[in-house]
Amino acid sequence: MSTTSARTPPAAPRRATITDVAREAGTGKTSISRYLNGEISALSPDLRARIEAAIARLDYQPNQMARGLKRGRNRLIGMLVADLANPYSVEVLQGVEAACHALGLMPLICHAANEVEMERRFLQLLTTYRVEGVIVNALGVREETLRPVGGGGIPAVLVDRRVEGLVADMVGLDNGAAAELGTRHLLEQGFEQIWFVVQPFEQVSSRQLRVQAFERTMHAHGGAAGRSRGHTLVLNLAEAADVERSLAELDRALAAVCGGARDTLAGSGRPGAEGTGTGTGTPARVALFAANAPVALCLALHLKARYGAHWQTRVALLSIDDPDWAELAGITTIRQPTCEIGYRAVQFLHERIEGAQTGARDCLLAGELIVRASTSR
Amino acid sequence: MSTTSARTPPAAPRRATITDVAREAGTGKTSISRYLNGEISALSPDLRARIEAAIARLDYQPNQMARGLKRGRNRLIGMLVADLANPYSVEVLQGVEAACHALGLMPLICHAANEVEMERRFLQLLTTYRVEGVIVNALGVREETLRPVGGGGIPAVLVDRRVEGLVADMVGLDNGAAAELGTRHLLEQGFEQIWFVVQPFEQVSSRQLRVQAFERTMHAHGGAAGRSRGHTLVLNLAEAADVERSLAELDRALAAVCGGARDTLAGSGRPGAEGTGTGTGTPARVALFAANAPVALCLALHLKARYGAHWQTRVALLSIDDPDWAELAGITTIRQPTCEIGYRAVQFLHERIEGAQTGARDCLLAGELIVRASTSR
DNA sequence: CTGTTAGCGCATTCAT
DNA sequence: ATGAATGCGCTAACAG
Repeated sequence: MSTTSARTPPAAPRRATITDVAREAGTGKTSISRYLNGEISALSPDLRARIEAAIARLDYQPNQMARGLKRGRNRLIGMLVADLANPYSVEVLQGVEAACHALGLMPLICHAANEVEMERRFLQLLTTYRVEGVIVNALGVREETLRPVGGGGIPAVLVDRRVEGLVADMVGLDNGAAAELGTRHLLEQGFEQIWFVVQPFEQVSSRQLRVQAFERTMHAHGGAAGRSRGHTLVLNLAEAADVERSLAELDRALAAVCGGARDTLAGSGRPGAEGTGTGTGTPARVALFAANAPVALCLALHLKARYGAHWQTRVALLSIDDPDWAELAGITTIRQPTCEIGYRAVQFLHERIEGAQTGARDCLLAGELIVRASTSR
Repeated sequence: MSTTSARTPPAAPRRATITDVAREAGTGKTSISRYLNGEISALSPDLRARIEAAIARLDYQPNQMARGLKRGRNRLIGMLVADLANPYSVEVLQGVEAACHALGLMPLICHAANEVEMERRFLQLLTTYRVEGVIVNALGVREETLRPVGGGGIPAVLVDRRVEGLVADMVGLDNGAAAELGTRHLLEQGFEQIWFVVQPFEQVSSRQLRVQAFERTMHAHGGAAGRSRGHTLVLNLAEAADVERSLAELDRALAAVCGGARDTLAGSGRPGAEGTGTGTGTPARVALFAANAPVALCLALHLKARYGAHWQTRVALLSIDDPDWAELAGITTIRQPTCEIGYRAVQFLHERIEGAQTGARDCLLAGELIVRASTSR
């Protein structure tokens, strides 16, 4: 009823502004501004001292929003992540953060959680906050929001995936080389059948490239026989029903090669002994090549449920991506240089922001094969 | 040399402003502003139509920075995450995002990557961007930046951990109940020895609470014998040397109970068969209780390296947190209601931002025991 | 119903 | 070396 207005944030002790500091230091705002922007050489030692004192006394912190509004740039960049639950993304993020730190940028991290709609909303939101650029791990941005190298919109660099119709910088794994690397490893290990398992391609270019490289390599090295040794399976992780269907198909194929399951499918009373790996028995003759970690996990879980703890004696597993549980499960992986991917992406973006006019650049980084028990004899 | 200035972002096609729209629509800025803020009822249908047209034609998007500057609130909240590599954090994030979406807030996600220095920097940065509140998964914030319920600083709510000397809302797992739940489970399963393994407590209150509850429960249920059955091991994941020392201690204790390692410690030629689980042999007699997922992973990796693939026949593992590989490894876990934690945190914060003046509130959520092969007979 | 005016906090001419 | 004035894009009183 008395002093403060109705629903207003109450004890919100308004922060000191540049004007407050100026008054406190007995000078004009200009000098404060100069001080803040490092033009200290143009200030008398005395004034400078008073300013510092005033700032300390008032615990003054310049308002970035206002600065941004004035200068026209706010040092904000957007980082649009398709799926933070994928360890890959988190690692890339590390790189992004490191680079931002080094360049004085502040990344706004947006998590689309695999929802195209979210992605759209965030992109719009970022625009609204006037970020100076975006680094995008896209889901299905067919947007005009992004800048096609030199065009309108806001500067963008792509990570891992290309987006159709958008000519922009992109940095990611050398998918072709990586998939070939994995395939050759499997071939050399003498597996009779190799299944490449991948999520639906949709807009995700990297998935397509991986499949293509797999098939190309199988063909080249397997000769005509390559056809029968190599198979591709699409696993739509977003749809439980689809997953079930696809896995059933896989099971049938495995049964044909390895014989039936040891544990019954449903409930084998007590789950029985855990186990992962080759080792005692005869080595597995069929290998699964997962296009990324989520797929690998899905496969591993299924195989364990289906064949019991010792599923790895039935089938080998290789995955692109090297999640922390890979070592534990003993599966072979192809590790991406995730941190560097993030770092380079920010570098590219920064150059664009500073006005670089080069054509679209690509930065394809090599993956590293990490052989574990699953695929070695 | 010619038209545009030197290093300025070149083809940066300045975005339309509210003034542009006003001119385009042949009206004043006020009407545009009204339209933007939903005061459409106060606009003639004609004007309204012209405005809509103008906005569409210019692809106008209001500048949030400017709005924020004017109104004094920018709908930004900070989300300070200690460690994104911990799946727990990512899940909490989901909840935070959902809540923010529902409340029209935009979370600035900051990742401290377990570095106290980073945390400090981010907190300062958030302040600088004038976020309306912060939700903090703290490392070591002994800061005055945060608002001690009703005090100065910026409204904050804590997640998972309390910070010393700061009276603020907090939401997280009911650590006492969870640790007791796990301990009792282990006790009921008849393990002869139970080791609670936890990272150094330092500022992290939740770790302390978990240890305390473990010890309390052991004492209460084991009677005098509880002393010899329960042990606590501190594992400093940040220091490789420390980790090694602690694990060695654990190994000695295990050897005393279970006999020596099957595989030699160093390199057992080929890693040998993979395997996780109880099952065939006699059930394990000692159980490890990991205070969180990172610890659990470290333990599992070590045990596998030390005892070979069948390490789970030697020792059982139970962990607070339920990372996605838990099912694969077959370890028992206590799953936290992560999403809800995030959601509630934002709700609390929102209430504070709107001026709620209640004393510090706690929201302790229950964990769910998920029994897997590792600890069941 | 609609337009005018005055700042939000700051960086920048431009004088002094 | 320093300060006064102007305006970034927008909202919120005030008039009409």
